[in-house]
Amino acid sequence: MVKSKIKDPQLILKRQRQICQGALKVFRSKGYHATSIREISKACHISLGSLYDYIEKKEDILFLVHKEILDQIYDCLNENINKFNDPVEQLTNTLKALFYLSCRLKEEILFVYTESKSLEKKYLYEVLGKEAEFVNELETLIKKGVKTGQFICPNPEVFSNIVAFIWSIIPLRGWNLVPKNSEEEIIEILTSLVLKGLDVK
Amino acid sequence: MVKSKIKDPQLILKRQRQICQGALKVFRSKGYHATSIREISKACHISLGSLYDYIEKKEDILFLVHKEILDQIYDCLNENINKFNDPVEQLTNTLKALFYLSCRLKEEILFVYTESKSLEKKYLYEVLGKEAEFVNELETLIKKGVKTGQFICPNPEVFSNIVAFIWSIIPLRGWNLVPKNSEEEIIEILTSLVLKGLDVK
Amino acid sequence: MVKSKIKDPQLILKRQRQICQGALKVFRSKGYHATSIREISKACHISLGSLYDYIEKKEDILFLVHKEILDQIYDCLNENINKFNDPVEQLTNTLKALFYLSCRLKEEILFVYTESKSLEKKYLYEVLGKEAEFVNELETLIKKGVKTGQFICPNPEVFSNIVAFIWSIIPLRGWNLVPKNSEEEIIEILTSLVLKGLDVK
Amino acid sequence: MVKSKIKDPQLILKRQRQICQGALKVFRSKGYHATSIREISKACHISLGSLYDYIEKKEDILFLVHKEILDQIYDCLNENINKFNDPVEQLTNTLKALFYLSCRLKEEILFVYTESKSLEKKYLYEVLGKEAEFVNELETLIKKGVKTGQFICPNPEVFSNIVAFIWSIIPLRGWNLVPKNSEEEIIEILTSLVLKGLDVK
DNA sequence: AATGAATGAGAATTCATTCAT
DNA sequence: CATGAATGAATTCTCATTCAT
Repeated sequence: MVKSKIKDPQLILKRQRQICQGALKVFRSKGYHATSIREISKACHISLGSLYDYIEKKEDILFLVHKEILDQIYDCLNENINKFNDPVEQLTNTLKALFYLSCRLKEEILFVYTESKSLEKKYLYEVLGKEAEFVNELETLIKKGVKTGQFICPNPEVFSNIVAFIWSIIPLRGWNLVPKNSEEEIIEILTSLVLKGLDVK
Repeated sequence: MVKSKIKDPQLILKRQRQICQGALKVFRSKGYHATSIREISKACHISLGSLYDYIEKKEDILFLVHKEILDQIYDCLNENINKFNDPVEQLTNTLKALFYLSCRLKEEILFVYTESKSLEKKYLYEVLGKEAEFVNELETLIKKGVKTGQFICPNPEVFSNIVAFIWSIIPLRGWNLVPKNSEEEIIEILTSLVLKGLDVK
Repeated sequence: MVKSKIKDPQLILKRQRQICQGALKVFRSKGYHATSIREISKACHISLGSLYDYIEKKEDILFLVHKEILDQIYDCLNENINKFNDPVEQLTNTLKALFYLSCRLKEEILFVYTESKSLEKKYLYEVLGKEAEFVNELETLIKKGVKTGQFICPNPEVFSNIVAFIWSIIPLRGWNLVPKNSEEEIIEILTSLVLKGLDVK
Repeated sequence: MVKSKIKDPQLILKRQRQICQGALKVFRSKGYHATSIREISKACHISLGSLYDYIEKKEDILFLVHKEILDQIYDCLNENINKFNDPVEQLTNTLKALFYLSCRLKEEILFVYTESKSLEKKYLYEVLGKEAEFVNELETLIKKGVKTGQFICPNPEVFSNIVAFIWSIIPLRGWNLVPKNSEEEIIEILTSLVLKGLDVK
């Protein structure tokens, strides 16, 4: 996806991961726009010239970071969604796993939310597509529960979007919540809200 | 809050509003960082030199725009929260008014979410404080409903935060929802979710 | 032709002439590509930032310099071509005036020849168009002499091009000629060659 | 002339020719300055590292290309100048051969004219010396014709320079000529002009 | 109060050249 | 001999801010 002048594909992967990690470190504190390529170069211990052997332009780094973060999220979803067979257990378990992840990746998820608008179209579509997939998996799960009669949900498409959105509350609004409430407590309340929304007894 | 070299306070207000409106126009399409002061100057029809008579630095404009948007939101809240006496009616009515507002101010609210991180501390605290007030009003309302026994809610503080967050779903994730579902339908589902979360029959 | 951010058109003209002169000074010794914008900025005593208020990109300077030089050449042509009525006198006088100019503008003309390839299309066409006009005026003059029977010339179009080309010999190959022969002598020989080519007795 | 790290002189020659041909291909379309070493490396199918085993710096390539082109020109001159014994035939034949060559090497000759200024002194002198030799051979030929009484020419040195210059008209100004006139016709007119200049009946 | 010309620090990006393998 | 990854100085251009009028 991101073009590189280097021939060795293994090296490309290694260095792009290195760039990602360095970039994320500085992006977290200053945001994408306020971070200069020089700072990224220092943070990932790759010289300015070499950096440009692995990317074409600054925006490529933004995309690499997005991809890295989104991959972690989808991996979490996929690892957990099929651990159980019963829809209620399946949803509860997946939600909790995702919520715990959102606590761990607070800053990363906040970053994705606030900076994805700076991606060029090509990359933005890629990212939005990935998000849509994420929502789709939740939708499929909800529909399954509706079929078994365990969920009541007149519009699973909208509802799965709402769930996906609620999932990001801790990264996006944690500053007003977490200082006074434990993350576990919040996760409990959020999970229960979703289940109530599906009329699970 | 924003320092100005001009003496006439009436003029300051007039010009700062003018700046706000011009700035918002360009911010919407290009974001804060990608917009130059020159562009803002043109968009608000105030010369570059004069602009700096009413602000000290670019960030001041970011704050002015934030304030403008937040004021509209709180005005909406305050206008609607006391139209009824019954907590359920009060909440339902307020939520719907706010949801409709969020549809009208989609881009503005998205802007506040994605750009507030660029505010300097002084301004950021001001903005976060305003948001906390917003949540507080919702919390007070929920507590009142709990007292009358109409709401069941073990942690009104967290729940009011959740409600405030859900309120912003259309600006933040509308791209995946609105093309296929009407805003009215979504608002209906969201309102019902909140009421279910409070165990309102 | 060259876009400027400055409003006062008088000032634009003044500064663009200032840029031209400074640029030419450095271009002469280092060529266009090897000269940095910073050097131009210093040579014309305009700060880097201001420079970019009067041009959009480096190439604009190249075009401005081209225009300045070409204008001098056409002014010379136009001032001299109509001083006489007899075609032979007309041609002789114009040629000599032009040759003397080519001696005065040796470096400038060399510059136009070697650097016009670096102009972007839009500008290149403008420059080539101007050159074509120059040749056209010579062609018209030759045709007039052919009509009066004073010149014999089967293909005035090609011949006028040849004359226009011969005109540039001193700037382009002077290094091998001028050290050993006086410019006057060379001009005499060149003029006589052209007249012989037209079978003028 | 151009220093190389490699010992085998045969290989040096082979590779330098390879470099020349690749370089010329890209120089033609982008010019010397705008062409990067990387592009040259790709065009001649020699890795970046190896390239620097056969040259010391970018300018060396510029010189190699110059030499390659100039050699072709002198080869043409030398092959043709002694095919006849009569000065008029000798000159006519040589001129035509050279003109046909100038049509074939349009871009190469233009390149030499516009880029030789970028050569460092050492190389520039080498190139100018070669050109002077070229002119000298023409001068000798003209002097011979003057001696036999077939040419009238008061200053053969200047005249031979003029002839050498006229020779390059098609590469340098062909854009304004060739679209409308055939190359043969132009060559005929040019040859006739030179002969008229020497008062050949 | 208003204007807009001037400034220079700093941004992203390129590229000739080196050097370890 | 050959390869190609690594380097960092230098380049063009932008832009927030100041200041003379």
